[in-house]
Amino acid sequence: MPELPEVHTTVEGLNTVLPKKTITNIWTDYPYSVFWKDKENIKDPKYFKKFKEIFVGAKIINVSRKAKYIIIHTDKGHIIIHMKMTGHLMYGKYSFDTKDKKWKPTDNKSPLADPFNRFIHFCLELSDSKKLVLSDMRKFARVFFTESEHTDHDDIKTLGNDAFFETNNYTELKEAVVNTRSTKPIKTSLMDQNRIAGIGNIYSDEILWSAGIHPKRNPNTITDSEWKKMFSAMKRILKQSMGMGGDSLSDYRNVFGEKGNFQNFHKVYGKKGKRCPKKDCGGIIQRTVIGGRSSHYCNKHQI
DNA sequence: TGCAGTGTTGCTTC
DNA sequence: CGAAGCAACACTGC
Repeated sequence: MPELPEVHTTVEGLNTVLPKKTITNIWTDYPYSVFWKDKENIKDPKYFKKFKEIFVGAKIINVSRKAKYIIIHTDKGHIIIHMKMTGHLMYGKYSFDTKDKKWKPTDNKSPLADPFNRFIHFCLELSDSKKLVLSDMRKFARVFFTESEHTDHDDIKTLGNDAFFETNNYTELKEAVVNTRSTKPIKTSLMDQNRIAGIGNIYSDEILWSAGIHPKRNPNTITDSEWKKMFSAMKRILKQSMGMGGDSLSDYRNVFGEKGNFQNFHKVYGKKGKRCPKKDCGGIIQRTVIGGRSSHYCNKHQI
């Protein structure tokens, strides 16, 4: 479920193990990789061949992120990974059994009991003999690469400011999200990565609950005092979740296979029919669909 | 058994 | 340009 805090947690983990290591091989059974985003088939194996030509032998400098995009910086260029819905990057947790051509957990637990090994579709082999694997059940994840500045990549350059690192006060949030030509509800606008980047379905519901704003509100009607509340809720909630290693409501794991804790602190997401946890509120959490996404809110204090 | 629902995003159509 | 709907894929749960 990677949204900003989960991607942040993944990048923190990668930075403890990847820098100064060399990529010794690259493996895939599902060639995601693309040279540039274009009209061509992104699964064309010719891109993967090119990818290997450039990056086998590359030395990793460090890892950063912009919104939900992970960027592995090397001396040959940048590898850009988006985990989408079910992607997980894990380091040193799996080895490839060349005999029966299957991925096995390195802790010797039963491969049958492992929830991720069946879905490993991409791997960077490193000079410490460990493997960085991408497990991705639904195959929505994407791996891009570029030899130029990563900020020039088509997928990165259209992103709005990062919700945590690049949004510093309520005015910046308001200016990023408000678009007078658009009537999109506030929830949809908060999740529009080209306006403000990093917020997905869970955190948009949690932020709006905390700020007392109905997810269907037209952003143009939101007052400055409400933007202030939304800004501080956004910062506080993202920081809180990063502090607990992200949200493992579904199947998120960090690069060492460990769960986060934020799923235990949801106020609204997935709480349909429950009493609103806001003190003395007495509302009931509703579920509806906004912009095609499942949305949760309190029917009393979110206006 | 069958189908709605799932954290994300891009493309097509209007 | 913008909105809506669907597509990518595979599994879970009602």
